[in-house]
Amino acid sequence: MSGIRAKKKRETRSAIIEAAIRLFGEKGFEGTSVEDLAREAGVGKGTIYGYFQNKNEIFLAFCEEELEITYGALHEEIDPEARLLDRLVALFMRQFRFVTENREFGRILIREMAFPPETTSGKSRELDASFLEAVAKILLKAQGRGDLKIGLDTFLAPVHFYALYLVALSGWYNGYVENYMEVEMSLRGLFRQALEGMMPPGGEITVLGESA
Amino acid sequence: MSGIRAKKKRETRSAIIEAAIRLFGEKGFEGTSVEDLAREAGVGKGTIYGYFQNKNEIFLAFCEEELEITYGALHEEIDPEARLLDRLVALFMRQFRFVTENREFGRILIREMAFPPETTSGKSRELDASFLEAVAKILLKAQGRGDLKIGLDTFLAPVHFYALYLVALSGWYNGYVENYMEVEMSLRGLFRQALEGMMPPGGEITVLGESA
DNA sequence: CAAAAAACTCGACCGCGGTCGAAATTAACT
DNA sequence: AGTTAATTTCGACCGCGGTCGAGTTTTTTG
Repeated sequence: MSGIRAKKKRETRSAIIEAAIRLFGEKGFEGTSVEDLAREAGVGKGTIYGYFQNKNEIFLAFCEEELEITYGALHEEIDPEARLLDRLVALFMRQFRFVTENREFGRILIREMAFPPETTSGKSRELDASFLEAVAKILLKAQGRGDLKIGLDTFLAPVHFYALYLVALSGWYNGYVENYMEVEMSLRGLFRQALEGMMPPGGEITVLGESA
Repeated sequence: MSGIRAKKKRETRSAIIEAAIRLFGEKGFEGTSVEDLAREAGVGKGTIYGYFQNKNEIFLAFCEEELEITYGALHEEIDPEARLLDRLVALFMRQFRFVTENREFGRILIREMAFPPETTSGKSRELDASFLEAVAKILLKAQGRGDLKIGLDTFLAPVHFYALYLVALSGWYNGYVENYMEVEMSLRGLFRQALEGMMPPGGEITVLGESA
């Protein structure tokens, strides 16, 4: 019955995460060995694997600790009077800055979140779900205002912007864009394209291409 | 002067790639150790690192071998009479199928290409550049036909579709979509959204949102 | 051709992430 | 209490990716 066990487990778990916050912050993810973490947390190396499946999961837990604070109130801090495009750019740039604050950190995070291996638990999914919600809120508000079309798919639309954000990140890690100003410009360009569409004025998507 | 050296280098290099094709195909990327590769290629382990910076680069070389054949003629094989949307979907689904044919293969490839570590050479960039070109060709043709607006940014537009493809892949690896039919549906939905835009009929993007 | 310089090869070696079973701790039962 | 069962801890151990420098082979030089 006694909760001694459960309590200790909780304590150990957070001790590991505390250690991760300290050491990842100091020496980075790859610069910190699991043994380092174990020593810092005051447990044996093997013990860590009773709490996390692998090193990446510790990293995700570490991220959660930092991210979930941010996510909830995220969309509220974006000036609600601004134009939709600006709000979206602001939201995503904020996220972008946070994620790339530490280059290595961001790369690992996005890799794990976007293309997780089978072994990773659903943690990553929860993370971007909550972010997508923030986007959805902005879009819904804009829709209420008449700034977005009515039939808009409420699931696909946030995903759409998320996709553009992803590709901007990819550009960052591929060296195509090198500073936040450039990132913001391409993000804005892409978002604008998404909002405006690519069809010619009066064009109809169901029209068959003919002229060969 | 004598090309003995250069020749041998070329031979060794391709011996390694041959070994990679054989072993990665048999036992997968993670199931194949660098020592395995070395043995199969008939060289010492250290030698491999004279030809590739790390194991992932061998993988990229392996991919190139398989991909570049595909890329060049890729867009030509897509029915040029089909509607733009269908052509794009066909092109990207083809790529999608190829990449995810082996799940692990695809994950590593896309991780390395989209979010490469600093140590990776520019190989990954060349790969998606050639793919983006294939997309651009399709778009240009459509533009010539009047199916796309004139002012379309010729760089951003292909990137836009690539982004949607990326997010579809991400959905695949996160388990949101589980078979090719679902992938194709979401891809089509996203592409359609990109083409049509999200604005209400007659809406103007420069309009300020007001109504608070 | 000889000898020095440069380029290349190799496997012992290192540190890491992750495993495993013996030891220790806690819970349950009489 | 004592005894047994269940859980948890731990570090020696394994295989891996990657490094290093001694040794080999090719190229350049005089």
